[in-house]
Amino acid sequence: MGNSVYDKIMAKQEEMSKAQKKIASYIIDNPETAAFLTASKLAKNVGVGEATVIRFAVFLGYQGYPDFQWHLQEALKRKWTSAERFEKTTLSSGQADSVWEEVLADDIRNIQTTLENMDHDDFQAAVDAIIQAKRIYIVAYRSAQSIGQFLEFYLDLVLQNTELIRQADGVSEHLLDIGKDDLVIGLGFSRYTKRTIDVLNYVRERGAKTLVITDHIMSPLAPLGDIQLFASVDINSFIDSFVAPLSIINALITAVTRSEQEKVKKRLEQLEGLWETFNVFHE
Amino acid sequence: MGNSVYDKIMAKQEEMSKAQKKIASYIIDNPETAAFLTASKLAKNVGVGEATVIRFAVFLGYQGYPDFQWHLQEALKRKWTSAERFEKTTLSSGQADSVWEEVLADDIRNIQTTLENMDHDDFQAAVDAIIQAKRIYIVAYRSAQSIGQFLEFYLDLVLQNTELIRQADGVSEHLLDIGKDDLVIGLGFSRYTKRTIDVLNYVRERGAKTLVITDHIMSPLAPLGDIQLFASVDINSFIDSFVAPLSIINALITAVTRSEQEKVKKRLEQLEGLWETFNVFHE
DNA sequence: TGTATTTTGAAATAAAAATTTCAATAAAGA
DNA sequence: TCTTTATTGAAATTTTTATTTCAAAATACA
Repeated sequence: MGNSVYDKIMAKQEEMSKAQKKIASYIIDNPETAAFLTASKLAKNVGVGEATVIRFAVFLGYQGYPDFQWHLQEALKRKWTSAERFEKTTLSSGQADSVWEEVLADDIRNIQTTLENMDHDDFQAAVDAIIQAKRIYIVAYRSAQSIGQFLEFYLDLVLQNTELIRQADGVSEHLLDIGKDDLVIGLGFSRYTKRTIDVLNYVRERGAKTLVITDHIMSPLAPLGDIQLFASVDINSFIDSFVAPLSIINALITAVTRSEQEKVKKRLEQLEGLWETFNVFHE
Repeated sequence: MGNSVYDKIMAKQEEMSKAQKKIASYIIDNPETAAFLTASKLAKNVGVGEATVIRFAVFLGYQGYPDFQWHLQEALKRKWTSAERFEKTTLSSGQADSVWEEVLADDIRNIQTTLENMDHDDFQAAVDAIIQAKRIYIVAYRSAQSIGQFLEFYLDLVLQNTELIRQADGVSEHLLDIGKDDLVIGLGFSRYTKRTIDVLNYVRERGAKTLVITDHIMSPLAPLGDIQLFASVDINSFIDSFVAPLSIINALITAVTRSEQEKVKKRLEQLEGLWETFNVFHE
């Protein structure tokens, strides 16, 4: 929409040469530095010739390097004023003047609250339980299924023993032979789906270990977890925000893979070959 | 006590001549402009001679005008990073001493960065496109499918015209009769799945409108979107964090439902009856 | 594989910015 | 008021920065 330097870079990225892409990346990664640099310093930082930098400015449609630099500086000024506005919205609870400012600011607060209430030992216990589990089942229905699927995707990628229970009607056949070496991770928030509670009760009877990620200590899921992790989900909307639970899931996956570095590394190398063969990723 | 340009100006204001006081005032009133000006332009803006500006820089104790200007720029950058990082100071020690502190703090920064870079018009255009679309298709494969599913869940709940393309092999049969009144929302990050790009190219050929949510303006998805929304996904992990994209999705769903209040309210009342009948929720 | 085309950066040149000079002006002190 | 001293800005000079040139290197193409 706009006509900022970044829009121009976006529009022309296809036509860029190798060196030009390097320049573009540097500018995007270091906008607040790049705006102050002379052409020769920018060239030096990026690792290309000075002439290439000037050609890049002209290539994007500017009169020359000074013109290009002026536009970079304008973009930076705009960013600064929006940063100040943001500081106001989050700090002084002032009224946000758009839905997205309001929601994203709420989500920052959700993660902050989650951070403040997180128990160090509980988190470590959760990581240990995941690593030690023979098999892992994830229970998450309705909207929570989305983040359950994310957890399944990566845990199964690195551990190859994880499965999301997808059937909402009747207990999955895979849960029939669940045992005490297995871990069930339950995800449920606010309008707690009845089936999640039923499944957790069932697997506890069978002796499985349970980890629940929920929104409140008064949640009906809380007493069903051997380990509990709590995440805030409040936003000014008719939906709950799963941003904080997802951030906890990021942390769990990261902690697990850091503990199991050797195994994970080997596994990822194998997958890399597979992905290449089947041409899964772009470039 | 800092030793910024402003401290020096403050300390020396007694000794300043008339013209020097004018320069000082201008710099204090327009810090983000002054940092970018050449000596002659600053002189012109203030209404004094060029030489006076250079003498002012030396008077404050700098080597010359470029040195003075560099310090002005540094002060701006510091101001910027402090605005950017103010959340971190709320953390007890500053440096994270556990994985979860590190990841959740990273995710706060991801949302902040996303907030700072969000374009007001682009967001509104996205909301309008969703409301006006006849049918909505969501394209998201591999790990991104999780947040695609979340978007599908709520958009379909309130609009009843949304579908997530699940088949990863071959273009879904539902896309065959896609037309120019339809909207395709593409989600793709970092290791961009080839199929996402293929599908977006296909639907653009068929004349459908496209909205992409991706991580970077250099993303191969960016040029494929009529509207683009960008979300930061950087965390210190082998995975990308979908926290910021999910927060954007929260904002989109919230904005759409606020615009369509009447319809949504009616729809939710109907659903409430349905949920009660089938005893979906606990309590 | 060899040839045409494009891209690149070091060096030369042009342009712009910073600094110094110096005469004019303003302020301070008698 | 007049003299002395400090401050100022236009112009000259110096320094830095941007641009152009051109041969070498990389890439695309046949």
